Order: sequence, then structure tokens, then C-alpha cells
Amino acid sequence: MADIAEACGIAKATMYEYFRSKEELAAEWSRRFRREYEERVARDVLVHDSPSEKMKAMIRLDLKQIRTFSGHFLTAFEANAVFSNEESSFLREISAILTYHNELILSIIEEGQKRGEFRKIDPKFVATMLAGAFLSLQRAASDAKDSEKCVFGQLFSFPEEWSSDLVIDYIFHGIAC
Amino acid sequence: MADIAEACGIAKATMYEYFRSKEELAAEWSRRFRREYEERVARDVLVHDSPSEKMKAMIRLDLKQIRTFSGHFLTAFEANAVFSNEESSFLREISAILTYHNELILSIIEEGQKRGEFRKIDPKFVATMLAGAFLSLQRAASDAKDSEKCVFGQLFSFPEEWSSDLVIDYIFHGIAC
Amino acid sequence: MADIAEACGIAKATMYEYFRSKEELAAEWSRRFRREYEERVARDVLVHDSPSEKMKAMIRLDLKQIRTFSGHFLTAFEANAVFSNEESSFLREISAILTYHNELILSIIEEGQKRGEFRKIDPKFVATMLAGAFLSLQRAASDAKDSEKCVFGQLFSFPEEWSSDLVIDYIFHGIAC
Amino acid sequence: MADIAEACGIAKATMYEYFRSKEELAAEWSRRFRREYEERVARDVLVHDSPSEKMKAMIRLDLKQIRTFSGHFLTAFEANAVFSNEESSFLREISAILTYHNELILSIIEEGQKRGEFRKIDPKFVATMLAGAFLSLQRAASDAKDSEKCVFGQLFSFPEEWSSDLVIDYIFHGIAC
DNA sequence: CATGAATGAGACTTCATTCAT
DNA sequence: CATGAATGAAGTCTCATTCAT
Repeated sequence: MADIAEACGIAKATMYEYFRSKEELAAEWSRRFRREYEERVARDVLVHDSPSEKMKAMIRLDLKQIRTFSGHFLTAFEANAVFSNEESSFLREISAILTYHNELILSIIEEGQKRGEFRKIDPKFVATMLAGAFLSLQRAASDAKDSEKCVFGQLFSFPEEWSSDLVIDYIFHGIAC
Repeated sequence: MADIAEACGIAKATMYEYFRSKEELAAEWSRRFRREYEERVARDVLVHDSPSEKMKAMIRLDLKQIRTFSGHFLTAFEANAVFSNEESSFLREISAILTYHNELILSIIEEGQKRGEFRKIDPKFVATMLAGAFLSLQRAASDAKDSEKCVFGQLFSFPEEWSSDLVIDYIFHGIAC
Repeated sequence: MADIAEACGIAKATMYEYFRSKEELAAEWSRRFRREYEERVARDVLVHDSPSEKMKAMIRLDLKQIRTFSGHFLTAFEANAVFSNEESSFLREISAILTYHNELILSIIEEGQKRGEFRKIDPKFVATMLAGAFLSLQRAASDAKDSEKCVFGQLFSFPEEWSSDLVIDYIFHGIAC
Repeated sequence: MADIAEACGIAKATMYEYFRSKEELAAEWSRRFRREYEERVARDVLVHDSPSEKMKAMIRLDLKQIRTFSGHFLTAFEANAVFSNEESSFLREISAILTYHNELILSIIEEGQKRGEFRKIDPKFVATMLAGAFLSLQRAASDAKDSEKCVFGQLFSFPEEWSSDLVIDYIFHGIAC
């Protein structure tokens, strides 16, 4: 709280005028991110008809998100490890974000399998793989920005060449020839 | 520190006979994990000749690790977000683990591309994707164990069916038909 | 201060237009209570000639006060324990209320002893006893209103039957046959 | 907590080695006081047969307590006003002390009325009166010790002459001739 | 070697108070 | 005159760490 207050140029006490607690601040941050993300999905992803197109659109959206707000999904993911109180409105929001993302992937995969566009792999497994891919890219992007907190950055830094086309190609066709 | 001491059945103060600080304890834990992992890689992965076989062996090893010590890679990954002091011996070790893992993948991929076994994709990108995949599986495994701290677990729980063959198939051939 | 402002339907800051500080607000509240009490004493108590009648009138007045504004004397009494800053205008006022009450009792008792209406007991002691009696009744009345904060209320609740006649009889003749 | 720590010559943090919270510290203090008081009552009061003697013994005990530990009953009484959280182990203890004291008085009075030693006055009322008397004496004693926090002390200071005989006489026979 | 006891530094939070508008 | 917004000071509590025994 002290660090955030200082970064905002206000006093610690001032933060409590806007958020009841640290918990509530984090929850509100998550809530806004989720709402914004859901709107974008509705606008950019769900408008497509073909599951393959939906999948590609989602990958493009996620990559754009990652480049713009590097850290959101990542923090959401990690927050789970740091906060583990019961009855945490923050954790509940975090959970809602990840659940939403997973179910989105799930529904796309399942529809794609029905239509014969995707192979028959356990869709939950695919969703897990994709979530991991985005998480890792996110991490790379975040390291690129803040080289002090860097782990992956020493090796990779999410360069421009890692376009959505590259990601789509990898996810659709794997590494084998 | 109190929790660890209790779990070990010793007094908090006793821990400082063996480790200079919490930081150093974590660093030592990472160090041992890395050494052990490197030994296994030498024994199980590097013995293979073909890059494809090496890759498959590595996937099998990582999955076994995940099922056995669910939490190590994950914690390593997340630790980066929690600890961000400069001059942290722990962070340096964490970084060493991830760097080792990445360079292992890198070298396998590059060799495989030379031999024509893998497609020409930026090997750093592939390493990032693979790291993400393992991370996500790890998370699923960890959620499966402790359903209270669960995020992904509400959907996925790393079932037995997610065999190394499934992971290999996905990574080698992607989701497209 | 926030609670009081809300109860008054004004902003916290507005309170500082009328009172320099929380301290001063409390002091003014005490001052008004004391003035009002002194007026009532002049009107209802001092008009009597006989000390016994004065004493009875005072008991009746105090009981009425207790039933009407349960909490004033009590708060005055307890405030002493909570606020203990030196140089407190509030404490000085509180002290003035209790001092006034004590000296009133004192003068009645002393006159009553001169006239042979009361036994020869240290009048200061009697004043202390009477103050305690009123305090305890006040507490009972306050508990009766707010049973959540109740301590005595679990046993006693200041019922209607505890009339001024009962109090007068007890104070005049004690418990012995 | 800071004040108590300083008075004990230890660090604030050290207090939390012995008491889980401020609340628990207060509760433990109350608990010990109550146990000690109950033991004394069993030893000095309940051994008597006649209710009058019991009453006198209790008055003597309370006065001795007041002179020795000035502040306990008083603080117990006032604590009720300061702490008003639900689920407060402290408040529960405080309540237990006052309830114990009240029920002791009640039982003595009722027995005394049966045996014809006391007049027929509502015993709950008498208990309330007596509690008030002790409270007021306690306050006087406390003021006498700490003249800075003094309210009553400006008038009264619980002199030696206020013996238990004086209190007994007053409570048994009142102020009238 | 092991530890009970102690603690400094810092975390989150509250509240009376101020001040520009 | 009234107030929304801001805050310093203080309060309760935690935790990694130290040290005498």
C-alpha cells in the first residue's frame, strides 16, 4: 500500500478514501480488467463464425493485451499463490478471470472439434496448454519491460517477430515437420 | 520461517545455524533442486541421440517431476514476482534454473532443426511456449493437490489421462487436423 | 466525529465551523447539560425548605434525568477514564458537573444534619454513596436500552417499579429491618 | 499496547509472545482478577452463616480489594463502555466478573430477607445500589492515587475514616435518623 | 549444537483535522 | 457557509532475525 500510494503521489490514508482495504483495491483492479477483457472478446472474438477464426482472433486479442497491459494475466495467475485467505474478494475475482478465459477456450475447441476443424484432443487439456502459452508470453513481455525483475529476460524478451501469426502457426501445427 | 521450522520439528532459531537468512535457505533449496534436475537430464535426456527423442524424454521427465514435486518449477516461476530485491541470491538461483531449462530446450530445438526433424520456428519462441506448457500443467497439478487454493482446478485438475504421450503429440503436431 | 456528522446530516468538515475540535464539541455538550441541570435544580430542588424534602426532590429529579437522557451522567463519569489528557476543556467541564452534583448533596446533607433530620455521617461519604447509586441506576437504564452492550442488563434492567420512592426509602433507611 | 510495553520495559512485539492480541491480554487480566476474587469470597464471605454477617464480610472484602487493587472493578465497569465489539473475550470476562458480584449480593439479600434480617426491598435493586456504592468508592480510591486523572478527587479522596463499619452502617440503616 | 525469549522494522488500517474550492 | 478530498500521527499486529544460555 505504501508503494502504491507513493507511486500515485498521494498519502497512504488517501487510498482508504477510495478502497476499503488492500484486498478491495486488488479486487477492483481485477474487476475492471475482466470487464474490459470480456467486452473485447465479445467485440473481436465472438463475432466470428468459424471456430478456427475465433481461436485466431482470441490469440490476436491476447497478444495485443499482453503487449499493452503486460502483467495483468500474469499477476492474476501469481496472485493465487500469494493470497490464499479464505473469503477473499480479490481471489474470487482472479478466479473469475481465469475461469472465463478457460471456458472461452473450451467452448471454441469443442465447437471446432464438432465441425472437424480441430483434432480430437481433450479440450480441457488444450485449454490448459493455451493458458500456459499466454502466461509464458506474458512473462516474457513483462520481463522485457522491467529488466530488474527479470528472469526470462536474460534469454528472451518477446521481440516484435513473435507475431500472432507465429503463435497461431505453432498452436495449430506444433513443432514437427 | 516459523512454518518451515515447525514442519521440520526444530526451533526457528535453529534454522539460522544452517542458513544465514530466509533468502539463503530459499537459494539453497533452489540450488539442490537444480543440481538434481541437471543430473536427471544427463541421465534420461542427453543419452538419446535424436533431437526428437531428446525432446520426448525431456517432456517425460518434466511431467514426472511435476507429478512428484508439484510446485517446484511453479514456485520458481512465481518467486520472481514475490521477491524482487536487488542482490538476491535466491532470485539468481531461480534464474539459473529457468535459464538451464530454456537453454536445454534451445539446444534440442536447434539441433532438431539442423537435422530436419523440427520445423523452422524461432527456437527461443518454442522454448517459451514449452516453458508455458509445463508451467500450466504444474499449476493444474498443484491445484489438484490443494483444492482450497485452486484457481484452475475449478475446471481442470491434471487427470491421469494427460499422459506424456498426449503432451508430446500436442507439442509436435498442434491442434489442427 | 464521522458518526456525529452523519447523525446530524452534515459533512465532517462542517463540524469544524462550529467547534474547534472534538474536545471542544464534547466540552460544549457538557456545558449545556450542566446549565440545564442547574436550572432544574434551582426550579425543582432548591425551592423546598426542608433538607429532607430537598434530598427527595433531588433524587426524583435525577431519576427523571436518568430515564430521559440515560447516559449523560454515565458518560460524564466514564469519560474521565477514557480522556486523560492534561489541559482538556472537556474534562474540566465533566469535573464541573460532578463537582456541582457533589456539592449540592453536601450542602443538603450538612443542613439536614444541623436540623437533626439526618444522622451524623460524614457528608462527603454520603455524597459518594449517592453518586454511586445514581451511577449504577444510570448504567442499568443504559443497559436496558442497548442490550447488546449490556453487562448489568443480564441481571437488572431498571424496571418501572424502581420508583423514586423506592430509592428514597433505601437511601433514607437502608436495608436492615 | 505501546504504553503497557513501555511500562513493562519490553518491546511491543514481545507482548505478542505472551498474548495473541490486545483483547486477549485484557481478557487474561480479567480472568485472573475474577479467579482471585472468587477464592477470597469463598474463604472470607461464604464461611459465615448469617446473611448479615455475609453481607458485612463482603463489604469488608470489597473495601480491602478497593484499597489494594484500586481500579479493577472500576475498569471492569468502564471497559464495557470502551470495548463494544461483538465476540470479545474480554467483554465476556468483564461480564462474568460483574455477574458474579451481582449474584453474590442477590443470594445474600434473598436469604437475609427469608430469615427476616433484611427489609423486603427488591433484591435486584439492592444489588444495583450496592454495586454503585462500591463503584463510587473505587472511583474515589482511584482518584486519590492518581490526582492527574482526578474528577472526584477534587472533593473526596477515600480517607482512612471511611472504614468498612461506616459503609456497613450506611448500607444497613441509611441516612435518616 | 539448539533454543527460548526478545525485538526492530515495517505492514495494514483508523481517525481527527485541514484546506482549497 | 459548506464540503470533498487529503493527510499525519498513531494504533494493532507480523515476521525475519539475534543472542544469551
